[in-house]
Amino acid sequence: KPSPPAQDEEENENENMEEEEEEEDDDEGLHLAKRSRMMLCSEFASITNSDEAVARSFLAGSGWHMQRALNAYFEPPLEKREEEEAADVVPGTCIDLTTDATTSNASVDSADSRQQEDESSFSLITWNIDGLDLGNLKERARGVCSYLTLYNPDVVFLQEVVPPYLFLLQMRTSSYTVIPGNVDGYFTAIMLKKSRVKLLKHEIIPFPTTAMMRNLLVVHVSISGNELCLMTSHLESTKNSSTERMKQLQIVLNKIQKESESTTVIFGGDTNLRDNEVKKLGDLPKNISDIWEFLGKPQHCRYTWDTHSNTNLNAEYKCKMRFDRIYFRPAADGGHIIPRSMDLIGLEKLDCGRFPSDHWGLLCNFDVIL
Amino acid sequence: KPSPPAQDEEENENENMEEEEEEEDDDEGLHLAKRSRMMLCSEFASITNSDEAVARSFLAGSGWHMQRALNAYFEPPLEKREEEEAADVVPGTCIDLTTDATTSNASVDSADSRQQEDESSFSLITWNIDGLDLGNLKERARGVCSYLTLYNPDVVFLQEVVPPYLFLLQMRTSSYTVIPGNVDGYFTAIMLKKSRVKLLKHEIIPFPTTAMMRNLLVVHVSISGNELCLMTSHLESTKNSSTERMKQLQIVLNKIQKESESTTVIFGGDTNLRDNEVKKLGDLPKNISDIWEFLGKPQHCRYTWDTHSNTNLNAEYKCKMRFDRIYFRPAADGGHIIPRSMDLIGLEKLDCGRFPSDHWGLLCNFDVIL
DNA sequence: CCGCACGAG
DNA sequence: CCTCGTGCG
Ligand SMILES: [Mg+2]
Ligand SMILES: [Mg+2]
Repeated sequence: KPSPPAQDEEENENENMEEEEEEEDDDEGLHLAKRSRMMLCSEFASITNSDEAVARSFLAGSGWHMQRALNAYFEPPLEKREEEEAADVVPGTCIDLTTDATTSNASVDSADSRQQEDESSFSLITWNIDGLDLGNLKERARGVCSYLTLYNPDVVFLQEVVPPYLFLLQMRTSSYTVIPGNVDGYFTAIMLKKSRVKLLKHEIIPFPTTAMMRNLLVVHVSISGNELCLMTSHLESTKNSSTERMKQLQIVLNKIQKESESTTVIFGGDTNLRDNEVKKLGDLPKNISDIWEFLGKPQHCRYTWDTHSNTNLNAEYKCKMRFDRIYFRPAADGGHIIPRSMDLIGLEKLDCGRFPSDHWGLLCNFDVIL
Repeated sequence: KPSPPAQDEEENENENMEEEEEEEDDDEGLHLAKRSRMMLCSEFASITNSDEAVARSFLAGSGWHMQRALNAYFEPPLEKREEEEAADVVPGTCIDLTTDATTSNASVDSADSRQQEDESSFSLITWNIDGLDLGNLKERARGVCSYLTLYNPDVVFLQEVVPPYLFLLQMRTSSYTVIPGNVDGYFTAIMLKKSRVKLLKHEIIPFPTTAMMRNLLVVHVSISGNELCLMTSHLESTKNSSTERMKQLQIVLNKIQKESESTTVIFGGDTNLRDNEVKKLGDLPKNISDIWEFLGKPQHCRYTWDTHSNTNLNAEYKCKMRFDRIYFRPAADGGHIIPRSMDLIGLEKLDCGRFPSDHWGLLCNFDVIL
């Protein structure tokens, strides 16, 4: 049931509070402060049944006061507002965000981007929507929904979804079946367009050593007569977790290889991968391709996380990474589904002056050979 | 002319001084403090003609007060003591440390370790003697000299020698010719047993981008009629300097390959290498072998730096690394000089309760085919 | 959710 | 001269 604490000005206030506390301590104040942060995180994680990353996020956002952090976690303001708003609409009604007066989509040119509803192509979006950043989260979620309506993809992979965000998604995109990868904390979700994608079964593969509650979400579907296995994940974050992330990637690759040869497998998500990590694992198996590489490494959609173009993090440093990736394992008889193009989405600022997420989304189109 | 500031209790005092200063600063005190440390290091290094690592060591040990750090640098207590002591002995006299009453060598069993003085073998020691740690440095240096007397190697490679240590070496081991790799700061040295090794020429190869004043010291010698090229270095320290270290290793390997085919080349030293760094450079050329690997990776002499067995650093953490390595390139006609055995030395605590260095030394024996 | 510098253990 | 956590830009 969490949604993280507000950012911006509050961070400075938190720092001040922290310093005040430390000044009250004796010589070893710094030691104690550092140790107690770890202790607080453990305690918070066990109370909320969440993980280190969530605990740190809420505690840091509450000046490392346990009670304030717990209040923030168990009383998420976004969810409340969404619930109130939901009470005003007829349950089950599909709200089209493109007609929502509160949504800014004027700057998005929808004339030539809307996908054809034909059987000869298939489209997929993967997007880490940064649900852990509470700032303008509702407006940002509406922005994401606008892009979904605009591009009308057959399948959507989301990462860093939090419960209130999931609730909003389910309210506003009822033409999709939403399969979440977990019930609390933050998690992934797969959205399947009801009119075209038939869900056969789904499974959740745990990452046994994750410190961040990450897992692999798998759905088996059929679409236009093709059998597909779709997978998403949010692999362990940060450079320091390289070893754990590589273990997780190996689990993903093993799972892909275990799928029936008659099935096309598509994995997409926020991999947090660095190229050298893939190389250390001996590169991808021959039959699995990184679609961005398969398409000739198109530069326009290389970096999916870029603090230069994307100001959501207010970062003074400049850094860009290709964190979000899509892998493709063709069915053994080959040729039924072929990657055709890839583009970044979410590049427009919303009315609040922020982007929908600190990640760009990836839109990928495939040709379907009938 | 340096020797670093005292460790232990003084470090805590320094922390206190530092905190006082920062409390006097305004909001940006921490920013200024961090920037000024870099500036202070640059200034210190340029005044003393030393490098960043030495500058940081002295400045941190003097509470980041420039004048105190410069005083500590230019008035090393060890050197003074050594000079006074040297005045009591007849210049040029060889002092045999094994008969020195102040030296603890009772625990070293010299019965079966003393090398045969024959033409059919050749022995070499490489050892980072940690001259940057001033604590008990004189006693530790005597300990090193005891080991040299005990094993009586034909060649010695030393790293982290500081001027007063060099002075002591020259006083106490006059049966060796000592060729230092630099004149100030800390540096490598090659010692050649006068009775057996004839120095032909020596050269110093700079590492153009080192931030730690590192270089490659090369001597050409003849020994029992064999032409040898001997090289030592102390490659850039710390995991973070991996890139620079790999550049330096490449320079070393290039230099080895450029030597005449009729010459046997032996490189030894504190490489600070991680195995994956060697692999990244495409492993060693086929004709160059890592002697430890050549001998079948004997586990008893694998780790030359080990904070579990070696307590000199007072480190609570446990970590062991194979930093010190010996490479061997046979002469083209082959078979004249063959590595036979390798052992760790310096494993005994001295009277002060510390080891001669935080590194173990490596003793390597070769068969000489006449 | 970057890279670097720093201090603690 | 290790690893980790932290704070900064
Ligand atoms: Mg994120
Ligand atoms: Mg050292």
